[in-house]
Amino acid sequence: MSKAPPPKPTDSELEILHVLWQHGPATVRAINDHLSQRRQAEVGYTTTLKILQLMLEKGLVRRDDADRSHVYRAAVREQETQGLLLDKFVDATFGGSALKLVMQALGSRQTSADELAQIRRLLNDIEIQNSTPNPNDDDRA
Amino acid sequence: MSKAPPPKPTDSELEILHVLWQHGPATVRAINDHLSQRRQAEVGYTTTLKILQLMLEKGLVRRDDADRSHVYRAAVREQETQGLLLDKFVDATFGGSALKLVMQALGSRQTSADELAQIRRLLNDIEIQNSTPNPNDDDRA
DNA sequence: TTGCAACTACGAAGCGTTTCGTAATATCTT
DNA sequence: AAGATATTACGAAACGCTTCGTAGTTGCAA
Repeated sequence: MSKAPPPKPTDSELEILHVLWQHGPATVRAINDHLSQRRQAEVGYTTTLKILQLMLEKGLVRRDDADRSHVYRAAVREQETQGLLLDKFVDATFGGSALKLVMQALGSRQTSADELAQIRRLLNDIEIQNSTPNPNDDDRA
Repeated sequence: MSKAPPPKPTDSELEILHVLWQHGPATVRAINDHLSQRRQAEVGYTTTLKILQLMLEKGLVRRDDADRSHVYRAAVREQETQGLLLDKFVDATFGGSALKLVMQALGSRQTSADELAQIRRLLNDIEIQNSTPNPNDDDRA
């Protein structure tokens, strides 16, 4: 039995996670300042506080309440969270086909030569990995 | 002044759009049957009806109410809708970087050799297009 | 023609998310 | 010490989405 994994963050929660991923642990005040800057309008302080409290219950963040101003930090990793959200999105929007998603992302969009080169490099890596399987794969958990 | 474009469909609405895109115009009964088959549980008939009525108001579908059983059809194109949703998703989850999205989609996922080849072909097309711009681009709508 | 079955329209409840007001508490300043 | 300021906790309102019950209507069959 393992503990329930953190649920999919909502849009607001994701926005806060971005701040925490980018700037590291922060107080409600600091997070709220970042959010207000990102958006058009000012964000209510207690709104940010409330969301953080809910995120704490959900296990999306942890907090250090040693000081009066509690310090929050992300409890989920950026890549894992993005991967989770991506899975749901691919299922809902592209019927589970990651290929369609990639085609759409690259096709109907301005992509720089540099970015294309990066993708090519990634494709090469993947194909090498596929054609020369690691004989020690059995050891992996 | 142009009419307001159809808004971003919700999850349920998107599910219905998938049915319409795949099978063409259909009655509420037919759509509801498809949905019930897709999901675990049975979907209430009036639930599907209600969502379709809301979609009609939003301009996501049109309907032919000549017969007693109204026939609904998609009023938005699949690619455009997916593109719209993709844009929002990239902004919210990957900070607007389509590259990060593609890397994540290809990186942490099992992708077949055939799919990789298709992506390579697409990359080639894009690069050709970038290096030899069509002088008649102005003619395009 | 009468009654049953299917369909549409509509209202409302339930739920999660977001937002904010208010009260209680702690810290700082003078 | 007293008052001002910042912070936390909590409740609730507002909103959108989803679901369903019910009423009214239409068509079909016996």
